[in-house]
Amino acid sequence: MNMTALGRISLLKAEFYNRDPRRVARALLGKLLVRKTPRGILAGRIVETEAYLGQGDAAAHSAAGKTLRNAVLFGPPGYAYVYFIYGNHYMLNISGQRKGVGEGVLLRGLEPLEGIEWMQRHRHTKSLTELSRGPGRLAAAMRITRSLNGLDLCAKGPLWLGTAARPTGKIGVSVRIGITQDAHRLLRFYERGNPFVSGPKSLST
DNA sequence: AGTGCGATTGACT
DNA sequence: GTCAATCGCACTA
Repeated sequence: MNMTALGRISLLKAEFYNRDPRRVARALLGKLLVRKTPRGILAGRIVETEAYLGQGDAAAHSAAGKTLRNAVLFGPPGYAYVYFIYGNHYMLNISGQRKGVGEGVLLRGLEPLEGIEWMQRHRHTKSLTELSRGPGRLAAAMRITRSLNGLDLCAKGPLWLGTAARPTGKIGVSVRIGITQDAHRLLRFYERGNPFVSGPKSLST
């Protein structure tokens, strides 16, 4: 992929994110995540997502109400909610639905397309398959930290999303990974068989 | 001011 | 397959 091709990709607008997060999570599969850094462009295809609901979902960060940390989830749709966890990892979410409702979608897997050498440096590995498989790795590869929390993703700034680079394969659905509350809900979506989908094999094929 | 724990990863058996 | 590391945040006092 080159700059010309990136230029032709159309930006996902707020309306895309302004609906049920389950629909958004599914629709995000195959979409392009683009990161503009001073060093150059990083980009990849989204292959795994999880939806977190605003009401009745105990696993969502918003479940206990609005706080300083999760405030972005309660804001308008299409904004980056980036948080730090386990003392090591950043995770990228996109705020969903209307203002006042704490919903969002977690990005868990990315198929690298552009800037792979930079991603390898960010991840301190030469491996391709481990580059952006899993939410923490995805964020590290794309150099996403808390400094991007609250960023409007519906403008072509340092981070934005674009229309599909190519059609999406078969979509799988499963329970969400790594949560204890509301663990039975089928709110994880992924492209079946894609090597950049995280989790056990039983949840990736 | 102290406590408990988490939407994970990487190293190791 | 198991398991410890690591620290910001929310909550209690």
